[in-house]
Amino acid sequence: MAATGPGTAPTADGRGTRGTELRRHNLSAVLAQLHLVGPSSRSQLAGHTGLNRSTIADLVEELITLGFAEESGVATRPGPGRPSPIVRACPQGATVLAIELEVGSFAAAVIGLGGSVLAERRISRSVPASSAADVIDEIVRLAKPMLAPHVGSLVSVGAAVAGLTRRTDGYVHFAPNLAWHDVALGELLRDALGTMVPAGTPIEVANEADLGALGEHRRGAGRGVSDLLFISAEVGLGAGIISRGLPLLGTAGYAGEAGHMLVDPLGHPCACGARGCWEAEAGENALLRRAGLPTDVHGYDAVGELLTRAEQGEARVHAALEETGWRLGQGTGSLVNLFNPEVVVLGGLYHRLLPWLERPLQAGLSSRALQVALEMVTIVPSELSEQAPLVGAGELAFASLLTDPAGVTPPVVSA
Amino acid sequence: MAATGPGTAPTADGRGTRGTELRRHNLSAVLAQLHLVGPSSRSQLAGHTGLNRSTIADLVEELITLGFAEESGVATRPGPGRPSPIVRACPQGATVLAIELEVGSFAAAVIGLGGSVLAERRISRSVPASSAADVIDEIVRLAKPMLAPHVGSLVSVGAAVAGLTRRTDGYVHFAPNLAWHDVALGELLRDALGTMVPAGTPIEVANEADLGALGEHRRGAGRGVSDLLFISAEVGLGAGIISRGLPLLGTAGYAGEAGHMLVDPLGHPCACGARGCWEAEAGENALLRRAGLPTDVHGYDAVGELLTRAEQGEARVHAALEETGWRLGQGTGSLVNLFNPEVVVLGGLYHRLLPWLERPLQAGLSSRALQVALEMVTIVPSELSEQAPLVGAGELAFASLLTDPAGVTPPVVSA
DNA sequence: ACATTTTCGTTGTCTGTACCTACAATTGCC
DNA sequence: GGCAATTGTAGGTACAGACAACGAAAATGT
Repeated sequence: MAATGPGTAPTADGRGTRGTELRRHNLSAVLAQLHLVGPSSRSQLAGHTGLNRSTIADLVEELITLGFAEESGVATRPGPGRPSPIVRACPQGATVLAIELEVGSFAAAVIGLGGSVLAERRISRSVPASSAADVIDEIVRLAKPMLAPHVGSLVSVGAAVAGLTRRTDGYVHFAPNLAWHDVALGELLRDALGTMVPAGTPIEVANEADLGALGEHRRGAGRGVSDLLFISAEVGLGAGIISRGLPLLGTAGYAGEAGHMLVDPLGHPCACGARGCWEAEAGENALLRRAGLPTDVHGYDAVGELLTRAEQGEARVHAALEETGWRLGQGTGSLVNLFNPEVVVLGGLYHRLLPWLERPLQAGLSSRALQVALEMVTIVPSELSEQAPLVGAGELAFASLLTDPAGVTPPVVSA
Repeated sequence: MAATGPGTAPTADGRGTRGTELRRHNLSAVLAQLHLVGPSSRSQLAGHTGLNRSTIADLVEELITLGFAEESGVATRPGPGRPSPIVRACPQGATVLAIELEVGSFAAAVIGLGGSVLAERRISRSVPASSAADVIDEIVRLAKPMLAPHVGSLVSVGAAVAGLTRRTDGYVHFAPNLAWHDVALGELLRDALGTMVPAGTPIEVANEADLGALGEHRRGAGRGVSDLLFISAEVGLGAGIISRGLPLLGTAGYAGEAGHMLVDPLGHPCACGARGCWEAEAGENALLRRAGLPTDVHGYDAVGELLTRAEQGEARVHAALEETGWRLGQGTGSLVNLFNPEVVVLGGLYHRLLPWLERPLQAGLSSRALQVALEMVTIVPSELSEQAPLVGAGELAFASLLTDPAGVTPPVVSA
């Protein structure tokens, strides 16, 4: 039978490639391995990329010159042979600011090349909604002290936000649970960060679930998996999709709004204006409603209260978890049919509740997913838990550096 | 704001690239343009690929040597300047056999490089189900006389089948409407074609809707669109998805089974065993049922009867079309939320019925799709109509040649 | 303890690929 | 008819990676 090859398309874009692109691509491949896989011997780099030893030597030298890598120590391998020096990403060589704006909490972190978290702060808030300006003020206050030591190496800013976000310019169209409408978050962040970041620093904003998927794909439960689904609820319900190892974005980056697929024409009203959305049947509100808890108090505490009652054996809460898990499984089954993923990662709310949801979820999933697709999918909890979107925001910010290591202005080495 | 670049991932695979890959890629880019865009002047090739004039000259020369292209005539352009010779794909330089196996009809075609249909036959059948062996016998009998004149240039075989198909080896897991279970279609086709095709000819089998999407993307309503959805029903309902210009396959190629997403927990039973699948609410059976027509007679004629009655003004049929269009629109809305496509192409049954479905479809779509996603999507009828899967099968078969023109064994030039 | 084996970095050379420059060819316009 | 614009052609150049040969470093075996 035919080797299906890398896909069923010729070149996707039809553009030609010039010689210097080759260098960029290979430099990218090496830096990506250092960043994602971790410290590697030069021999391992050669093996993984398929490039010649001499080429690897040359590429590594360039990365060291750029300040993105360093050699230290040698690999201890079993068996005979000359040891190969270990190359590692230089965390101080390039850093990014990762930001997360959820309904219940904000977080910011400075992440170094290689994925090391150099600084991090997270704050919860009880007020369910604030103006975008206030939120940005708060997050910038949070970030300021962390940023100061790394301002010389900062290459980019990435932000995860719980709302419909246009990738091209970080415009948040609608974030029902933050009560935001038409917020130019990218611009506002740039203004608020002002001189705290070097002029011209890219600021990338994307949806929370999309970045959760990215985070789990790169550094969590989805490592090495090329087709995965990340399903997460906080107040809203969203999915992030990785296909062929790349995020599924759609035309403008709005893809993955699984929370608003129809699952029940007679279902409950949803914040989006429609009725019977998956979010309205399997999301936090639905769970709290079924459990008889107030639905106007969102977030971590409300779920904590629910968990307490569940552990106390309250029947109504058990039934609510059962029903919600079933609905979650049914919707997941629909998505499994649509995407045929290898792994489904459950994050956010579902990660916390998984012990209670797992059985009905599997039942709902089995009732819906086609046998063949079901057989090859694994449902796993998030490994990064509530950090997933933040990690993803960091990866988003690092993306341009990784695709073109030499193209990004070499950061000023702080004296 | 940051240039989002080609994506948010480093290199997707992390492999390095050697110099000769560059040549393969550029050769592929040129041949792909000749095949998909059509005859082009060398100057146009240079402009489209971004490659240098001298490089294009070299690549074109190689393609001519390989027998895949020819130069003839010159471009007549307005304005001054030396005219540029026209390069065109050589239809006889490489050919494929495209096969389509639907519930109501079979088709086979020999397609030449550039997309010209060199021979084609289609037959309808009334018997709704036959054994796989019988069907394959029939299709091979159909293909034999067409194949003979082109056996020397045949590089691949592609087949579209209305069922759950594993891409890697063309194994049809389940084709409810053909009444097939576990049919190794790829192998059976190879055996049945026997010496009619050169030994070692790749045989690729894929799902009908996936190939419909491919066909429309390459040569139909989705030309130049990088994110599109193809939704089609014959007896079953399926979707084909193109994302970033590439087919969305999932782990094993089962992706796109939109017909079996849940749309109504109280809905009708579906052939897959579940209840309330989109297919069971918006597919052919649902439409016939609502119209009061027998649901055991499938295919072209049943729909013809329905159309006749609709044109005669039968109220029940109108109501059935209204309800089905609404359901179709609702499901499409869910998919628009999930994929954020630029274009949705309606094929198969829906293409025929579109005049009757359009209004309720738009209503259902608007009721469900998020405003931002809705604003940027266009719903269009299939341009290839019932030929879409056949065209897609041809494109599937050409894919490996297009990705590596020099790697495919140069076909024997028949004397 | 020493030779052997294995692995790996280094160096210099070679090949493949695309680009660049200069020039010739062809056309349209004045 | 001359000039400008566009493009093909030919030869030289630049660049990147492969390859082969060599030496270095460590484990293994006697």
